Amino acid sequence: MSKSFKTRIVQRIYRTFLDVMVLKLVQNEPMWGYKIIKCVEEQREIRLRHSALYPLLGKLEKDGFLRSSRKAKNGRVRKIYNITSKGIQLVNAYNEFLTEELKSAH
Amino acid sequence: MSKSFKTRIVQRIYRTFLDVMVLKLVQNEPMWGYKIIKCVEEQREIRLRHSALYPLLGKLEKDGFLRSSRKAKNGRVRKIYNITSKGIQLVNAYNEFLTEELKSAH
DNA sequence: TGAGATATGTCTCAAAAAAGACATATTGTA
DNA sequence: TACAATATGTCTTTTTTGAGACATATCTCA
Repeated sequence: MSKSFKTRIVQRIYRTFLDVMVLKLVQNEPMWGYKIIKCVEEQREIRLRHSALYPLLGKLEKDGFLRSSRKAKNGRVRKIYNITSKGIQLVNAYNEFLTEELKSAH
Repeated sequence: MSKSFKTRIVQRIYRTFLDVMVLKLVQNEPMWGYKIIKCVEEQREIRLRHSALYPLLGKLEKDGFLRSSRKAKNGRVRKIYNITSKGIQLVNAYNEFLTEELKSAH
């Protein structure tokens, strides 16, 4: 049995809009990289490599979509990311686009 | 003034989901390649190269998402594409995903 | 104490995608 | 008659993306 159309669509969205997917996760709850990977791989049947995520997180922070702070937890250092107002704007633009796409679908 | 977030989202969707965008257009009204390019470039502020579209149309037909028939109009030969039931399934999967994405956005 | 999990980061090479050229033919119009 | 528009196709080169390795450090549990 081949993978369903929807599964493939989800995978393609995560490939192309990983930035937006990450922003949405972090918007819902501030998180560190490792947990983002676990969340994505658990919720969706998607492999998210840390070599793809960490550089992206760095870029999102550099571009002002995220803000990070190092927090130690049981001796382990975590880099917790929070969404910025610019990040929220991007997520909103994405949602607006989805809304319009669906409206024109009928 | 930099391009708005939404404009960029639309461009990214057309880059990655050009197959679905084409299927949606053809579903709405059977069309030939040249007209698809004109429609996309007119409706959205997007450059769609024929060197990207024609091979894609061939692949979509080969994979059973589209069916074509040559029609002569004023001596010019057009290859009119129609969506198949498999093509409709893919568009539906895309719309279902968008619906779910929006639901989980709140 | 050794293995697996947690945690973050870079770097290189291969694969995929995009840009742009190469190629051809007809029609309409200035 | 020459140029722009219509119409469809391929091919090569460049750019981008992705997979997987390289690198390091701590914690937990058997």
